[in-house]
Amino acid sequence: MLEKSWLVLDAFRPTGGPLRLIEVAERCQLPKTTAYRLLTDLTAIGAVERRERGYVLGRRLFELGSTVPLERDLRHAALPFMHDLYEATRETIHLGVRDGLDVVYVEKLRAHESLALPSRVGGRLPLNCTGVGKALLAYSSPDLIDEVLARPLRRLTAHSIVDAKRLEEAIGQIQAAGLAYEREEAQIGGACIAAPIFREGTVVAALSVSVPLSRFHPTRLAPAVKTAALGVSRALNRSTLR
Amino acid sequence: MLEKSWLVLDAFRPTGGPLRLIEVAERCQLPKTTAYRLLTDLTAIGAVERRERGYVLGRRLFELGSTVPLERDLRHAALPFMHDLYEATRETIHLGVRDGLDVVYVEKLRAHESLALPSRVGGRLPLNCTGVGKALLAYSSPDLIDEVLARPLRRLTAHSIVDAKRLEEAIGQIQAAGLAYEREEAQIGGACIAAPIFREGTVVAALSVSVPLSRFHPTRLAPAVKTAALGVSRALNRSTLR
DNA sequence: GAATGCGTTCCGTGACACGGAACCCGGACC
DNA sequence: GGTCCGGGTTCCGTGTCACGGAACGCATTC
Repeated sequence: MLEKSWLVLDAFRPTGGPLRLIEVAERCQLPKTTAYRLLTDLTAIGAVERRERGYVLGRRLFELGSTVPLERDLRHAALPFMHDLYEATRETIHLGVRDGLDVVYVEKLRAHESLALPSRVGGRLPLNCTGVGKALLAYSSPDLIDEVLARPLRRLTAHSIVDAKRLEEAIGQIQAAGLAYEREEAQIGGACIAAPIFREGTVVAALSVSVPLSRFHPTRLAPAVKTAALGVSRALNRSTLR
Repeated sequence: MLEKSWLVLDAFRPTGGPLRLIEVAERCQLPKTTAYRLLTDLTAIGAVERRERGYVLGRRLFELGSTVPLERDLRHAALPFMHDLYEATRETIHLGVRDGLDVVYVEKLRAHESLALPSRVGGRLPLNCTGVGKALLAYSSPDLIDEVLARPLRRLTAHSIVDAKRLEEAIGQIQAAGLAYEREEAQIGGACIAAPIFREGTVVAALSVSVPLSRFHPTRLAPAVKTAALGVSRALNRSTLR
């Protein structure tokens, strides 16, 4: 029951947006009677809402999701620095954390005329395909790095690093530079510089600047990203984040 | 079962954690065996996570919450304008919607040296106590205004408007000015200017600038807030928000 | 070593989740 | 009008699994 209800909620991903009863039923592989009851119950709870044409995820979910401590505290600490970085660069800024073998985006400041990146707040992408992901990976435990290298690597574009050997090299370079560079690995026409954020010596997040390839000037962007990440690390360690 | 599990999740508000088993049990008025099972199940799902000392809300909740369509689309439309406003003022910016008799904050850009405001993304405050809330209220249906006026008004500070008569006056002034002013009604030492955001003729949100009283210059802030809100309204009406 | 407080396991009972069947309703088609 | 069709809703008998009292484990405290 509990588990099935979350199956239903997951059926709404990634759009959150309107699904008919039937669609939910078949996405979840549930008999429509059951899907109906679950949706009705979830509606009563406020976890989903009815629209003229189907169901959408509900506000109560938004409220609860916003109070998840890790993400909330991290955002709180990072946002001012992300704004600074945005002002300095006027480009799209990302903040992400690692979850399993994915990066989950926690915050995103979108530039006015930015390209359509595959990232979304609350969305996940493979670690090896994005700047934030690679920065997180390069400073993760050797065990995790090994696990990622051992598995087949997913790709987002033709430029995504899907060769374990090349990824290992890239990780070495990131560790040496303290920054992760990414060119068209997540989105054709886009590039990115990312820097890790530490708390008590371990990576907890990473932030990045994403720019159209035509405006990609590493020497200008790199110091800004680095100081921003450093600022967040300091803010985190100062506060009593749990 | 389903309902009880959401009772448990709500027990974590407003902080999101960490709570001990016992605390959850008594907040929910559930026998501890039941609370234990629910927490265990929810942990398996990813909706809560274990920490050394108790349980916290889990990342899966954050991910799901981020995909709730209404809030996501509103944020998407509003963020660029909020950034503009932030740059122009370098003060804390809020975006909120109404839910029942509360304002729910959807986005918040925090200035570096801002005072500790009671607002949180995903948090709720009484409509009558904040700039965003008053702006939303003043442009709501007469029925809703009457309902708010009829009920006992909550307060956040000694300056909060808790007298129905005075609130009605304030609403009139807001409607006349197209802006809501707020001085120390939400937080001692803080003031705020808020403006409503419309979609197809009805208020759907409001945004505000919050400043320490010492820096409160209405004549400078008011036009900036107004243009930002107007910009968001226009962006909303242009897009096919559902 | 008794007591206390919290977390965990066990287990018998009964409520209620489950889902097949049947029904309703509006629209499309003839 | 009649018929069909696809989605949504209601009904209800069956069997399961959620429920929660009891009892135990295990620190910590006095």
